[in-house]
Amino acid sequence: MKIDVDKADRVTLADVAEAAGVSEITVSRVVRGMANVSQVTVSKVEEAIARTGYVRNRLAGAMAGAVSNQIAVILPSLSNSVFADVLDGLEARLQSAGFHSVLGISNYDSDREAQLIESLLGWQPAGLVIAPTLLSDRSLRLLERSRLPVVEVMDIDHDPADMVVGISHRQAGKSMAYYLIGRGYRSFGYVGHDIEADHRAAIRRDGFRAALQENGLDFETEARADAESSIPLGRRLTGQVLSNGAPRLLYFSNDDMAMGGLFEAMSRGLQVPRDLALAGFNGLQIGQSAPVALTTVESHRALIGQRAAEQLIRRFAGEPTERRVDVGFTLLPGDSA
Amino acid sequence: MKIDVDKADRVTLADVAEAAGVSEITVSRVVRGMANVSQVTVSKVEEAIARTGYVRNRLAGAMAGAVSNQIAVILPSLSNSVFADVLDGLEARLQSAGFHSVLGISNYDSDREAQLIESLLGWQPAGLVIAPTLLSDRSLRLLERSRLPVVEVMDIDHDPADMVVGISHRQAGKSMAYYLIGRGYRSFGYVGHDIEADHRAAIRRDGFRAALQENGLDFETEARADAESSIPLGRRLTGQVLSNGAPRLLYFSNDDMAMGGLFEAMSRGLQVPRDLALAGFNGLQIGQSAPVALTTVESHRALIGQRAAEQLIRRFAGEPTERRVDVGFTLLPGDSA
DNA sequence: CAGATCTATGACAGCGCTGTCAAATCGGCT
DNA sequence: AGCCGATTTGACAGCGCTGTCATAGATCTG
Repeated sequence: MKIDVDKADRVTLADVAEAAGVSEITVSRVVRGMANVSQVTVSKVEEAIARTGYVRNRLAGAMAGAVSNQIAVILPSLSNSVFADVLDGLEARLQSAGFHSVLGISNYDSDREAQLIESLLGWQPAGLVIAPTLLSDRSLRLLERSRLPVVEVMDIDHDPADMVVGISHRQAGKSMAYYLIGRGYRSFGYVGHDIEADHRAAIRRDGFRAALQENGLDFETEARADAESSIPLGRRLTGQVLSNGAPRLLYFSNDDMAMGGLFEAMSRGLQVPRDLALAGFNGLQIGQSAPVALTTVESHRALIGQRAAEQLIRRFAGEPTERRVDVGFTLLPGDSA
Repeated sequence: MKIDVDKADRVTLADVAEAAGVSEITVSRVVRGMANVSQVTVSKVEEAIARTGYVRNRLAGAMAGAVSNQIAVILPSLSNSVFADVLDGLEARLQSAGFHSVLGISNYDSDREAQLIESLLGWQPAGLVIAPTLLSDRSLRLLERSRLPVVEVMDIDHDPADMVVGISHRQAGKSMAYYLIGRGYRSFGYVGHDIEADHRAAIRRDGFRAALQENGLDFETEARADAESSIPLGRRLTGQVLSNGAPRLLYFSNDDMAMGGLFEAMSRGLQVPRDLALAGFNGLQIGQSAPVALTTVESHRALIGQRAAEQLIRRFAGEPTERRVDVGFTLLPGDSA
């Protein structure tokens, strides 16, 4: 004879059904809010649910054929607020449509990324959103096999496996360069973080540089480090550049780095943009509220998350989706260049 | 006769078992890395897995009695980098122990929070981490019934349902006040965001004020708004305060707000701390890299996440856990006060 | 070398739910 | 009164996996 210690008080559909004097399937229908149940029955069941303290077991539900409402989300990092913003926008939309995200952080490591994909796929999510570091062939095959809707987010400069939502980082880089050249700047330097890992930063830099070269110009100096972007790093590298006779304008890999640059300039008593001009990328709040508003490109990160969620939701509803959604960027002129 | 269009190529344990010429349970053992399988069999099975492209179905696994490796995580917001940091630390530890987090964002809304708890509980997670806004009775009952390990994070100024990891925000407020009084300040003002929603900010303020009162002092002015904390808000409110003859030192509800204050002061050409002194809370990188380093309290957010994860992992391993983990805070003197 | 002890493998039931299809009930209408 | 379609309810099987217990070899012991 067995004693089910644990099971003793785990309330199941069957318990509720018994308490309400109806069948399991009827309770199931009530729980799922299906239409074809009479009002009387609904209230009987709801009462029974309240009385027994039943909590729906979605595991069993998802297994029994209904779809999961989980969305796998894979991001390279969260300490960079950029991805937190995307996640925020994504969550907001997903949540209001009744979905949850299951999170994985790859730390810009493509092996980790592959592992995460496989592991998260094991939860049979309804869809997947990924800000890819580098999708391996194996990962791509897994994704394809899974037949899941997949939204790649952030940059749309490549061909997606399924759908992609973001902006063209190449264009973002170019636009900034055109703008600055239009403002009369002719002497440029680049200050960046680890753009091996963060390939989107590399694409922006390449775009910026391409625009310079179209005008017979190029970076006069480049300062880079193999570390994640941060304000202190921006400060340090800017300090280095300044010691060697800086160019007129510094293009930073992103706003964090640029804020570091701005702070370094201020600390040295330099006037921005008179003595040194700065440009960043992302349109972070911090840059816009600084004493000298940062010249940058707003990347609409939360919007990217929202649009990604919408694509998924639309796909689930059987509505048509777009292969490539360009949310567009906005050049924020600011006062730093 | 039925045609299973979808199922046709969904690979299951049974498929792998057949391909490898062993039983399902043996494959299951290999997949789970259990010890009691011979080397020969393991390699046969691994080969079959690779050949068939099998992906483990954790839904079914979790259902069949093995525990889930999902941890439900409920946070009030992600746009505030503080919670992103906690999540980052949490994820890092959880991931390395083979867990995933399922995320819910409550937006500081306690009804939303209750809904999320119930909904996430439906996935039968192995544990739950929550930065509570306000746990309703119903939620508490649900949590208790679930018998899940629950870690509340952020502030340890209350009695937890199960475990709590964080710091005493009351002490953090008091410590800052003592420090500033020790530095000779006697004239104080408070600048804060919506502390109805963010009760931890309210606790810090109360602690600060209590310390002032112990010394026969109090806030001379208070500026508050019913909005989430942000740099622009800090700037705006500081501007208001400055127009009315400011106190010697402004205590801000957090570093975002304080950075706004710092920027406003700089814009007005004020010398910090000579003309106006500022103190914040959190120890954000931005404040530490600013031209005038912010006087603040480092709240070790990522560490809170890590410790929370550790408590859970320990609980799963049957090791003893602490009801209350105080990760402690660090006063960062800075140059702004 | 019989019996005891491990080790490796498998059969079977069941986790809690939902899809499918069938049955029962209820009016409405001729 | 009798029949039809619509509405409401239920029986049953099975999703893919793992816990439990049983079995077949392999190894050891005196």
